Amino acid sequence: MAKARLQDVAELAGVSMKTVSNVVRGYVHVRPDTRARVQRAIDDLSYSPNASGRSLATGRSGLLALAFSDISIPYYSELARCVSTLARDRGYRLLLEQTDGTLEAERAIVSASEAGLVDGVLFQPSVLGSAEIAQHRGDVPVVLLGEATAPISVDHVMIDNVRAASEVTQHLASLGAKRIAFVGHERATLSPTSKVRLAGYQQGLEEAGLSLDMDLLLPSHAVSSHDAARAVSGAFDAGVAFDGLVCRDDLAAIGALRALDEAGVRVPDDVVVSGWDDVSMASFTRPGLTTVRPDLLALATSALDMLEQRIAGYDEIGRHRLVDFELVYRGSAPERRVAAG
Amino acid sequence: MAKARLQDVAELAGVSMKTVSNVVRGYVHVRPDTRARVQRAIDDLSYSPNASGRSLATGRSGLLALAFSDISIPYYSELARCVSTLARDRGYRLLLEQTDGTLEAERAIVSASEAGLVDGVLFQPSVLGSAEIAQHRGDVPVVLLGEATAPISVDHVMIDNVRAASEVTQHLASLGAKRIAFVGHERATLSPTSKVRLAGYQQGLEEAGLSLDMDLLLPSHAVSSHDAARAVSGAFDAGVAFDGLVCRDDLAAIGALRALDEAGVRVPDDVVVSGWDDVSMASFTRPGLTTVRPDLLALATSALDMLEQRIAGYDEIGRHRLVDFELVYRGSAPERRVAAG
DNA sequence: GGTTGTTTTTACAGCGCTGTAAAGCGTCCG
DNA sequence: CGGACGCTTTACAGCGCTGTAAAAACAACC
Repeated sequence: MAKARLQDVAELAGVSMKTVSNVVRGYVHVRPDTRARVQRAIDDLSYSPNASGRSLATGRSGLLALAFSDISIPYYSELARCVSTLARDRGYRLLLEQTDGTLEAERAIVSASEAGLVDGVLFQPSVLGSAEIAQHRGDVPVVLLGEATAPISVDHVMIDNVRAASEVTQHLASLGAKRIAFVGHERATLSPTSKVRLAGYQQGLEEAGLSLDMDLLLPSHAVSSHDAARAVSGAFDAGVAFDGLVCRDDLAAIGALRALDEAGVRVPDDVVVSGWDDVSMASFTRPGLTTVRPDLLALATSALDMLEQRIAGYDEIGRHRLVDFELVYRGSAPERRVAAG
Repeated sequence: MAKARLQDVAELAGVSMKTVSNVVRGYVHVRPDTRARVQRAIDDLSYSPNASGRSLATGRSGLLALAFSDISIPYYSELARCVSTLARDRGYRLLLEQTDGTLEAERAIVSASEAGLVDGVLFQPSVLGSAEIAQHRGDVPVVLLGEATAPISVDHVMIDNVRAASEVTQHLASLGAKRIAFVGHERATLSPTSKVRLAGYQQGLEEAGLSLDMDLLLPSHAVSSHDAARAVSGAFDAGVAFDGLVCRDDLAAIGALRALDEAGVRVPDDVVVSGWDDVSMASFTRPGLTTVRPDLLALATSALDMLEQRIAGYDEIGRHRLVDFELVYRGSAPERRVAAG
């Protein structure tokens, strides 16, 4: 009984298929009595429209892909929540694509091996270079999220990472930190994210009148608290002295806090620490985490706006937008230096 | 140039559409030279198959829906990662459906307002009762995840929550806790999750020879660290004495740890604490969180197995499977009581 | 009553693909 | 050399829906 088709409804109601279609889709010019009759037939047959048929006929699926490396990373899951909610308001559902940060999977995202599935793609690349992104098949609209260097041809939204990193670095310096380390970038090839944040870190050091010390770059194996903790305790064991930590992301910062705690270092008294993303956990570390909070809502809104325009046919050069961020001050690097306890 | 169809490829290669289709899908019985010719045509036109057309013709979309309340809750995002990875190995992609724990959205999940979009649904209900789930339209196979009381007609996987809660409660008791509170269930109507865990908590108390004290039930407004922290500090302020906390989930436990820390209570010396889920953050709290770790891989595998069988036509009564869990011991309630510091 | 204009309904093609059934073709064997 | 068999390929219908264009029904007006 599950298989009622438009045709079946039409026959039962004694109208044409198209009229049923019109009723289903809420078309205005249907006489009330016709509409009622059709509706009854729909209910009787418990008809539900077939998405494949519809999308084949219309060329639209109502699906957007959301692609990034790993949904279990809190920043991405919070981003996904935000995008998913906003997308639903606009009548779209989300297809989740995890790339695990592999080149292969990221290539697959932009090469659109399958047409007609999604109407558009929101993509935060981790490793794919702008050159490869640029030659993506124009079949399906793409908007890029995040720090990757985007080709001019493609829409792109991010926050001003360099400025944010510079500001947060200067903030740590303003609290008296002289030897500020950077934690959590990749050991070998830098991700675009690490690259821009490191650039801002360096700029912030300069503005604060501090010099860059390569010993204070503490790379981590992966984006995880675990590896960041190892990096920090490793530096500690190696006798590297520091009194400030700019962490690549909150996950790294959480690992760093843990490592510092185990080493008996007090935060913020001995070392001040900052994170990045303001994931929900950042307010539950002890002390709370001072962090860069991107305006996620603006990011997602802007991205969806541009994507919808592309879907609607907009076909100009790529737009590159910056959205706001703010520094959130918590105990790990308070707004004003508290008297040391 | 984006719009090559099967027909176009067929013409260019001088074969029938069906042969092109066979090549695309890797059908075995195609002569090598034919295959090569077709492949060249595919490349020349940079043809990519249209998913809507295919799924209309085959009745399969290769999509599964994964539905739960909120992807930004770490347990769900870790579950999503796991399911997504396993699903991809089986040739499926994931559609993300957030219900926000609303009745309306959960109804929409099981009522299948749209047919043909997904081949199956994995659904962890938060509020929908088994009665309503039972009368779901049989159009699309559903497998239930988690603690909700599932109708016998529908497949279901979970861990033995009652036993797990009982064990963890007994563990806290074995560490000497006499007044063990439960933190993080809903204030008004209990979610199925809270219900079974509370039941296990009560059972665990009994087995440990402790009695249930209603004052030691500390409900929280929402599933969040924030509200759990408020519940705990509220109890504290109200003069409720406790020396153990069984938390409904890790998020609650993280909030509880924070509240205890602010109140100057030492963990595990003064109060022992347990969480639930073993989210990745659970090993980065200080102290680390003793918690119930469900075998996520087994859960997801089992769920996908059953779903695939349903998709393949299996049509018997619902299967109800339990997967393993284990207690992970960390500092918040160590395996053996350490000498008080 | 005829004319014009508007609203409502319809027939039909076709979106892009695959399943079916059957035809074509080459090979092997008696 | 004919027939049987297995491998390849094809024609065609149809999956369920919507856009188009045009017909039908109705309303308004002279």
